[in-house]
Amino acid sequence: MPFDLILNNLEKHIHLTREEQEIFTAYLQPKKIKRKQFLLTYGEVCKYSAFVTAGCLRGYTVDKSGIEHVLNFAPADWWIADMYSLISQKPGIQNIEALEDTDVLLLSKANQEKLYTQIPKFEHFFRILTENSLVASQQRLIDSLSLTAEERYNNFCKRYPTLIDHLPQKQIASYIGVTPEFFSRMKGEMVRKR
Amino acid sequence: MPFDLILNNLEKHIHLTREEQEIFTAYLQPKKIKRKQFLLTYGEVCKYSAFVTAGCLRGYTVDKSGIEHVLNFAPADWWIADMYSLISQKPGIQNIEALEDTDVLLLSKANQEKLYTQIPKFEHFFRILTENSLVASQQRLIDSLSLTAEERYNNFCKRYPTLIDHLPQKQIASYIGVTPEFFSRMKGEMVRKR
DNA sequence: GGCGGCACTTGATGTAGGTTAAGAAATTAA
DNA sequence: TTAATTTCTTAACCTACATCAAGTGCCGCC
Repeated sequence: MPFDLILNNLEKHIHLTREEQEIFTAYLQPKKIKRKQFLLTYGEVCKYSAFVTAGCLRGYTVDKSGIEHVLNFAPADWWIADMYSLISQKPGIQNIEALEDTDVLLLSKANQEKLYTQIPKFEHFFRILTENSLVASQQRLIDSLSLTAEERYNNFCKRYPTLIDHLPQKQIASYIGVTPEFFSRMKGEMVRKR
Repeated sequence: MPFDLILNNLEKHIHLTREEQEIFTAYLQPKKIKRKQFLLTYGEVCKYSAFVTAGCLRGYTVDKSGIEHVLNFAPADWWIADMYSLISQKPGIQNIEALEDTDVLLLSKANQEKLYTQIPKFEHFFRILTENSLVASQQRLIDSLSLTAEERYNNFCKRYPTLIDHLPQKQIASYIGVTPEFFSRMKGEMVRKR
């Protein structure tokens, strides 16, 4: 069943009847994104929340000197969107790109809002999802203010153990907020230490 | 009316009937916090969302070398809590302190959850509130990754014009993520430039 | 099967911001 | 009002990380 993963994901916080499941899945729009293709690019208005069923996406911004900053990775079973743009419906600041061939289910903003009124449980679900994102985002801010690059890397390894091996290490460098060169050196030093 | 401010705050996103307003305000617990007193301290479980009606609070963490990092300021008309602890009901990581004599209205987690089921509009309200916090938090992360201290200071001035004058500048330094010494030097250089 | 490009490494040098310290100015307390 | 604290400034020196540059390994592609 193509919807098993997403229905299970919902089930973590809310319980749906058969009927509600059908209403929900009817709103979803499957889409395939090839490696290096984009789900969303800078300046576009974000019209969908995306749920990854296979593969992996990355959301990132590009600063004015051209450096990319990875905001989040979204492997299977994760939601992703440019929240700023999705909420405000203004041109967004994120690029969302596939790191490998990826399958997503799209839920349009309009459909998402229909769900809120039709099935209030969805408002509950997305409130909790957003709360968890907020806590993660705050924690990452705290980490970036108070930890060294090496400590941030160790945290990353703990939090995303599955991602580490099959992610080019310049992506990890970008996520923890250092250059690929420094990251490479740092890894070397970490090995030498133990 | 002591509840005018908070009812107006709600009105930005949801409309309540007289009756609903009364149910809501009955759940609130007014509290006064003297300057330098704490609403919450590190290691405590956060049991309330707080709405500031007068004065100003700051939420901050202390890292392992004893440096304070301001996560947010909450002047009048703002909500504040240690979201990590409030959600998980585990010991928190934030201190929330009054920068001046401050009045808050406390909404306990239990009452907040009662509101969600009694008056679903509250789930809507807090979802939106949380979404906005998430966007702000993400933007701050992006800023801390891609802007210089000077640019972050300029952003701060734009976003919190009212706070600047009546906030000790070491608090601003902590918020933008530099030492008070560097902040002082930077300000000097900024004046010299123009 | 060779080659064009990308990911990674390594080295030399540069810089934003930190640390330490000590004095001046401003607030608070009494 | 004065004493006590806290905040702010200035200066010399330090460090984590960036930048630039050159070289190596590797994988996909005509």
